[in-house]
Amino acid sequence: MTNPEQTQSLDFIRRKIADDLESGKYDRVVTRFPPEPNGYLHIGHAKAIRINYGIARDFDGEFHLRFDDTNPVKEEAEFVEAIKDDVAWLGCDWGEHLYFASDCFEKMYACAVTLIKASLAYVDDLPADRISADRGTLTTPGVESPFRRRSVEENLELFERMKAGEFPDGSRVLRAKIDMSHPNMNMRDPVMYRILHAHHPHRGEDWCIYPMYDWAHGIEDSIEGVTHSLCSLEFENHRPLYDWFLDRLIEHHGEHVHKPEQTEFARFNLTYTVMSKRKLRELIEGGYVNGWDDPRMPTLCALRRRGFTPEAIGEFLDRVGIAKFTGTSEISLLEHCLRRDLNKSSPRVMAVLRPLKVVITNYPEGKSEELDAINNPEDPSAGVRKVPFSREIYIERDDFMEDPPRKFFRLAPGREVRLRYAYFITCTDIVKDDSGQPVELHCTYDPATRGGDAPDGRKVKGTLHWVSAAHAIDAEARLYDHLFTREDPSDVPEGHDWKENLNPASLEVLTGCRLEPSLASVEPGYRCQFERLGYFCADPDSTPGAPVFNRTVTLRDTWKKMQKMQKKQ
RNA sequence: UGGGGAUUAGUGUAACGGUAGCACGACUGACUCUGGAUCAGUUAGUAAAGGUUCGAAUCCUUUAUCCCCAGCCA
Repeated sequence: MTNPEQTQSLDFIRRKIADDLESGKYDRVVTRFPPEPNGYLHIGHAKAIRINYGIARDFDGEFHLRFDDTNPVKEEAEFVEAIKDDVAWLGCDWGEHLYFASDCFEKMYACAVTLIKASLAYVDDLPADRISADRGTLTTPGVESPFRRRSVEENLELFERMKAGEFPDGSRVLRAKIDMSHPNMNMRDPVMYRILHAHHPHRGEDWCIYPMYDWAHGIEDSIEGVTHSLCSLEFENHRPLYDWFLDRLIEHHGEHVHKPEQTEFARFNLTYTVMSKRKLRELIEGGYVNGWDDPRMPTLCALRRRGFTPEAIGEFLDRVGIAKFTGTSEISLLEHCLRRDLNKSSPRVMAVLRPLKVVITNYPEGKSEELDAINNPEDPSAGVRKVPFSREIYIERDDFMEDPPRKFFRLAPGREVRLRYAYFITCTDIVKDDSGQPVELHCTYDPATRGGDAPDGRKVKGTLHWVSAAHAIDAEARLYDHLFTREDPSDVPEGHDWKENLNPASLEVLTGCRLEPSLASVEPGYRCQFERLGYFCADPDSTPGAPVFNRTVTLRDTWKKMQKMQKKQ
């Protein structure tokens, strides 16, 4: 943050941090991303990661990755590794700062004892439903528990026995003693500890009482030296409690207690998808998608598999910005960032998804030659490669029309087009099947146009990609489209289900695709552009000799857009 | 009839009492051996009503709409 011009348009959090630094409130910046290891991360989480990591980076601070593992019944060790993979993939480096909330359990316990001794916490024997009922409602105050006035000694002893495992699950809790008629429900004697005789993925059987989020989170932040505890808007109501716990500890806990500060920002929604864990799970369990890494999902593992780059996601998130309004970002912005990144980095290659055979009747039988193709017009250093050409080739079925409409610049009877990097060809004959569908075209070529330029200066309107039939590799392509047909999938009439908005064409699997031979042995994760079609990425389902490509995103396609417009009219 | 937040072009986000700007989208056009990319241009906004002020998106009042909160989840 040394560039003064940037201070003109800092987001509200960075501005506040800059102020805190200037006023001396804090002398450094420490942020953290605190996921609960109970599921896979999606692009919404990526925003929180990006904000926390980006701010630490911009202010030369520290970024911590901390697993908020305070609920053993919901958490699994498997998710810890998956989350680490995703955060690292995004390029957010936590360095040495990998933490587990559960490593603080001893200190949290000691802090709880402090509050009990200060008569600010008590053991409550009421059952859960009674505690819930006694909490009151949004508009009516709660009533105090009969156990609220227990002596410090009794509370100390009971809490000790809770920890020792003497009581069954649910039989008692430790609650903070605040105010049962507080207008903020979170302040009505919130539960600090519950009894859970469960195996903890990180702590094993060490504990049978587990801290609640509100109690644990501030202590974790404090212990790690977090300065700015950034979280999403729904925790705004929890901030008074966050502060209350920390302030009471500062008063009563003896040793110095560091006080971080919580600031909330808005999550975001993305058009044409859903982000809630519940809905994502429903899609999987209902078989609408094939798991958490199905490339149609908004999860990070899915986006990775589909071919998204962390750079594109990062740029998207930066452009979405930070504010306190929960809006809906357009997926077209994400796609824009993706194409921008992929355009400059992806090698170009020719692939025919829906092949139509073309026989070049005046090209010598048995002959083949190698033509020069540019690997990436956006990056001269990517060099050139050789592409084989022969008498029989495949072109895209969509690139031929027997009876073309106006503005169709591709191949048609009697029309001349360019084969990219090869020759001009002219269509002379159509071979059709019984139903009248073209199954093969006969064309002639002009040997003088080798390489794609006509020495006489004549122009063609269209350039087609192609693959030599004899040299082609067979492949599968998976074409993805938006998961839902509506911008807001939850926008359904009364009595209808949001899943009715699922896009039936969100996945189209194409087999028998023909690729140029340079793609013979690519590793899963390999990204390239199929010229004129889109960006593709080799899927882990690929096997030697049988590659599978995911379409990451199409190229912008003005011809398809024109067709759509015409259909509408 | 409780408390806490929010509201600027279609979307997201700036402007912090002094010219309402940027990006994406959409639409035109130019160029092109990818109907890609690139380039040029057009489009469109301060939720409403009052008030303070020389001057208001910004400060005040009222209204409207939306989001969050009654887990021993996070």
